[in-house]
Amino acid sequence: MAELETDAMIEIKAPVRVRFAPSPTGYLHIGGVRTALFNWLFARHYGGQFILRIEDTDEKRFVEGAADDIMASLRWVGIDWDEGPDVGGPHGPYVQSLRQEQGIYAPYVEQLLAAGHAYLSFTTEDELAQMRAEAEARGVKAFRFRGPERDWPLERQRELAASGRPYTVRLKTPLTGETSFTDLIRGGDRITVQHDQLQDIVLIKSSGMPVYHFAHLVDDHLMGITHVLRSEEWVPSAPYHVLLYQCFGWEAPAFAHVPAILRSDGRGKLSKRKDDVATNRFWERGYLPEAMFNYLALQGWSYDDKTEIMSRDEIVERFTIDRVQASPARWNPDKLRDMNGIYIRRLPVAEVAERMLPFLAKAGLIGDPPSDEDRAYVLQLTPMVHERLEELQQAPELLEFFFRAPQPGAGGYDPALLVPKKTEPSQAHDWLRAVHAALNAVERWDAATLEAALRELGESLGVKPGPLFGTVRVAVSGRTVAPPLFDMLAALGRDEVLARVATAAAALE
RNA sequence: GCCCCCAUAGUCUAGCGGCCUAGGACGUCACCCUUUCAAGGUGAAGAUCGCGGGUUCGAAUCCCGCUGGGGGUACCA
Repeated sequence: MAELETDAMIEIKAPVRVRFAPSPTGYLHIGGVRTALFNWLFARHYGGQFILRIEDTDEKRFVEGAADDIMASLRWVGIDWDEGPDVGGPHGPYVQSLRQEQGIYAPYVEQLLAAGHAYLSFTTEDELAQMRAEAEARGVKAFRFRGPERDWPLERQRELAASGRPYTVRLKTPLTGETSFTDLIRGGDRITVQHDQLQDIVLIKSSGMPVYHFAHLVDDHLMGITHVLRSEEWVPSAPYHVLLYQCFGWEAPAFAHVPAILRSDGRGKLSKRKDDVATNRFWERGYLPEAMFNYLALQGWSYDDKTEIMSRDEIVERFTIDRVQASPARWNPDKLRDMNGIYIRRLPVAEVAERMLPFLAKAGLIGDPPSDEDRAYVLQLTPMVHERLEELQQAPELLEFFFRAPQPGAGGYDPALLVPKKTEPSQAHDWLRAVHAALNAVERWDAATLEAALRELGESLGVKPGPLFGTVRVAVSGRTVAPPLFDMLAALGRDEVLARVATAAAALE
């Protein structure tokens, strides 16, 4: 099934294996989900595998429970993985700290050391910081650290290490020449970096823990990763990775640096300070995972000049790397909202009702868990708010008055709202009395009958439907903006409606 | 500072040398529908395709420079 697909100079060799490798330092922000999604789409489109790997080599920033939270976020939008920490796989474990414990990285460090591609560096963090500060004070344009030990014989490095001096392992980067690589998204042009711009990066910290640059690369190789799709912030460090592959004598995977997502307001990358981007916040607010999936797919990728609403399957079928663009996307909450509304409207009524339940329960409008009567009532109300919903969290606000009678006056609605323009309060009062009588006399309590009755009443009173219905709307809902009046009356029931109309009339006396 | 990447309306994006008097969407505004609000429909405003040079019969599309934006510059990922 693995076909060779050729799109605009881009050849994808199957079978592909890609991965998403988050570090558990907190919740997964929505940009991370987008990067994971692109990897997932790429794998699914080409019939390959998608692997999840937890990169927890930063002991300082590790957050307990973050990995579970990240996995929950991914699952929420519908991203699953073929191999990963929880599901296992032939290349496990899929957590780097565990891999470190098993000694997986050690031989590769030795390999580099033995080949003279890396060395033990005894310069401490503090010393380095001081050197940087001094260099800056002297006006050095760019401080590129290369440890003096890079030229020592390995035995001398090892002797010093054996004496108990703490050390890191650094990559011995070439001093001259250049390294270049191609990026699938940046149109085949090679990205080139001069070696004098590099420095001897740390591969293994003094704690013995590997650093990202080293661990991810060894793991990618061991796990057979064929394509690395990652955020564009990694472009500058890609030369180090290319160099490392060369040092190991391994074939490097193809790189595709996906565009960053920029903040909706102002400048810069998406950040939790300026944007509400914690993934779990979106389900709290009532975003549908299918809408999020669709929106996120469009952050940096497009299908054509007009198609935006696409199903999961359609996106998988259409997703190709040549249609991922190089320029950054910008987070657009309005667009997401709009799209969520579209997805909500496409849902069957019963489904919307079901999805609103938790929000109504949380607001205390129905039981938690909801009773059968609660469910039935919500189902009855749903058509009235269905197309008015852009976020499920709006449901309680929109439906509140169905569960709690609005009260005129302090703490409730302003009785003045009952009085249309160019109308005296006494007139509105009389209308309400007449409405009360008319509704009381209605034989069948359904929307059509109620509408006929009130239209007739309006004619006999010589009042236009607009003002009359407006007054009734406020009396019944406590607000000027509400779902269609007669559906509301029908759902509320005769007793409740009569009571509210009477209360409103009394408020105008 | 240095290095790298990017550049079509307020925003997202189509466009890969002639089909572009630049298409679609969000947002904005108007009208229609209408008991309010939505939804839906119709339409409008909004881009000298960042600027300046080239290449070409012809450039939003290719090249160079500039400017602007973003990213990187950690014993973080």
